[in-house]
Amino acid sequence: MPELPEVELVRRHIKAMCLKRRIDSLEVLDSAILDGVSIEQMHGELDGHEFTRAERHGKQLFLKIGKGWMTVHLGMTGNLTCMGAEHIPPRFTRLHVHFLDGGGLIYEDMRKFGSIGLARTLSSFIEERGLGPDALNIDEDEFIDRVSRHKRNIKTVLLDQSVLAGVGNLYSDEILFQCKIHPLALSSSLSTMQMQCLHREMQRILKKSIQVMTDFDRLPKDYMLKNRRPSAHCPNDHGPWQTIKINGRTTYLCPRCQRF
DNA sequence: TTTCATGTTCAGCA
DNA sequence: GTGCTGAACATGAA
Repeated sequence: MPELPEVELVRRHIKAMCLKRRIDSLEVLDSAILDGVSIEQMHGELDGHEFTRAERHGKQLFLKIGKGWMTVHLGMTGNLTCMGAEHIPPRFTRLHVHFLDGGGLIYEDMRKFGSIGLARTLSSFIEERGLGPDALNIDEDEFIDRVSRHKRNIKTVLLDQSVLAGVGNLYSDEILFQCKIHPLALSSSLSTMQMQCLHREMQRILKKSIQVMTDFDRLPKDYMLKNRRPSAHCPNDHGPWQTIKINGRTTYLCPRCQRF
């Protein structure tokens, strides 16, 4: 489910379907997904209230409830869905917010790497977690400043949520592919033009993915994400992909387009 | 049966 | 302090 574009679509879905609906009750089916809060605290903040705003920072979601916020991170397999009264909660539902109108907000998460909690303000939460600027908001100067500060391979830096928030394993591969930069290149050694490319392509790719509703089949034909499979080929030179492990994460690249 | 998975965090080591 | 590697978390799918 979750990198910035996927989370943004969830935010829009919640905003369109879930705001201004009075909450009747809350059902926590697996308290393991609660992060730093008790079931009682969740009841105290949610019961009888309504969500009034849906915001996002990187991969993190925030639903305004009363004077505070419910925080949601989708982890690896999490999803939030608004449902009508007639719908049956899916198999891996971990939390179910029941609205007075009969419908509900469902958090499902097979692997339970996601989490739900409470926060007073967005800025306090972002600071506590050490999250960098949102990948779609960060401007070129700050991007270059923060990325070039590190002496690590560029893929690791793009994935570091404290440098900037929102880019995950799949999109980092796409960004580097579009800029023809090898994922193991040292971040501090990149030229200004390469840094500008990374910033520009990052925002272009994330926006494009949101635009096609993260349906990779609808992405332009020169995108890696359309063809990110062992059996597929680089759309530029039609040669095979190379896969390597960086920080334990599978990394796709074209060794001919992305020279080390 | 084994391997892998769009994320985050932590221990251990150089 | 900086950076890297591997493991852990929980569970289904190929």
